[in-house]
Amino acid sequence: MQLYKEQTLKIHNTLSNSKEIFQPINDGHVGMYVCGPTVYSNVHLGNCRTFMSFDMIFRYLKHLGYKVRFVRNITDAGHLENDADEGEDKIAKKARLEQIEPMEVVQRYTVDFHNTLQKFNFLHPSIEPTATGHIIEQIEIIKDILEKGYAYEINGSVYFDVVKFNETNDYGKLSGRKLEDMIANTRALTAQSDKKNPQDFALWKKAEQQHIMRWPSPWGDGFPGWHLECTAMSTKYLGESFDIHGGGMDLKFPHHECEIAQAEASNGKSPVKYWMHANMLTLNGKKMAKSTGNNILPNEMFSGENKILSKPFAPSIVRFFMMQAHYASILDLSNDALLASEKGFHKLMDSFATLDNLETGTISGFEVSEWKQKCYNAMNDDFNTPILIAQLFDAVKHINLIKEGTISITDKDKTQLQQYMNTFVFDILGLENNNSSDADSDKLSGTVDLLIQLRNEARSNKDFATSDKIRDQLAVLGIQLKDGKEGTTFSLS
RNA sequence: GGCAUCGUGGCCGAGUGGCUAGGCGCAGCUCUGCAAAAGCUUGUACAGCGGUUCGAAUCCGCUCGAUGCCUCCA
Repeated sequence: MQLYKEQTLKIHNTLSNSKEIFQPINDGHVGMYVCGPTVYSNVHLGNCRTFMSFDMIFRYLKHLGYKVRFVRNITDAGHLENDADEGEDKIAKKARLEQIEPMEVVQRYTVDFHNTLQKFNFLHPSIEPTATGHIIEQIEIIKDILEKGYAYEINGSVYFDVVKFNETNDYGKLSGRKLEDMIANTRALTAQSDKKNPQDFALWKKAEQQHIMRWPSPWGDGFPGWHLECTAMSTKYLGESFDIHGGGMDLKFPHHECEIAQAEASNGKSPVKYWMHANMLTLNGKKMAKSTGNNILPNEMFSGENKILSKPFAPSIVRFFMMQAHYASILDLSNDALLASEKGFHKLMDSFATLDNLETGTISGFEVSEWKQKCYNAMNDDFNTPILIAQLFDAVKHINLIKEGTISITDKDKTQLQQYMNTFVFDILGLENNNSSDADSDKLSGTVDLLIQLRNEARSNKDFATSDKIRDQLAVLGIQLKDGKEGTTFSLS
């Protein structure tokens, strides 16, 4: 099945700042690299949004029939607190503060990262490489860049010479900046920097005596610069030029700009055909960030243990909430918005059961194949999940109309509708219909079913005092009874 | 200060030079012993001021406001 031959996918390319028809470098194959987390603390919800956007993109590309190699790294070294010379490695700092090995920090938060993504029903990337696992590759690239004259060594560190690079290349083309402007606007002068220019960035940093994370190199013991790992790992697994590079909007400058510079300096080729940037998740209108404390952890949402939201929200609700906004738009998290998404999510999920039980007729009052193409059109237009969801709700409305007998559907159309509802909701959006039925909930539903039976007996005897007592008392306990045509069901609030 | 992005109805959130996405809420109806739940049907909008145009919320300019990046950040 090679759907991509009939569906024309367009992607907004940050490099050209326009939507372009997606044509992979190698027909039928897609290479995609996404900047992963620095594992020095628990992954927060804003991080998750970026990764979720690319999870959805990965899912859709696969659905279209592409053979996708999706690389998402783990940064476990080299990410400095700041760009000053005294900047400390984030992981080393955490290790020092907690008095544990740096690799214990890495292990702890890598596990947290994986657990969280699993709860959100993420697909695994094809390769998940680490920076520390690719020190040799990084050293090789530094040597290469030095040889070509775009870097200089000083006091055991190696810096990328941005000014030199800009003479022959365009530093700033991704983020729309001009080096002259940046130099002119340089604020405080860095006190005693080894750098020739403030815009230069570290490829290799000398490790001070007390620095615990260190590797030998031709320039002495040290550690690699943050920007370098992505160049090393993307080149190794996807080649010197590959199709899609993604990441958060906040990485556009300087991180991605530096990646382009490193790749162009070392092999003379533009590394990426389509740059994609996912936008920020805000909380109270402000960017969610670890450093400012304005953030919420996924587990705090799932458990309800936080001061921001009125109740717990399941991972699928959060995922649905995020999918209701376009990946490139800023999304603001609020209690009201989540409550609205929760109701919408349940409405969507309930329609699956309704659809399965639908009686079929000889004609269809719902153009399923036309609807299906509208869903594809939404996704083809730069992965527009909000439009896709609007189409899904159009289907939900028609499913209900069929149930009511207002319109009918043929057996063939019903089967197709079932197939594509499943495809778009579960395979592409990655949502889950969590009807957990463990032993405890079986006991609960047995108990409530008994009460429902007693209530129905009371109602048929017109003993409404008893029936209302059962209903109201259960409501107090957070169990809501729902009287429908086919009997009474219940839900937990 | 520099460079960007954005400002859509009660809330969230798409989109577009002329044909009112969608979700939640509100309202009406159906169902119900009464409710709730569920379903159906519906209003209310494009920050302000100018300009281009037969026509703009959509293009251009200005003003105001918000956010992001410029230093670590998904």
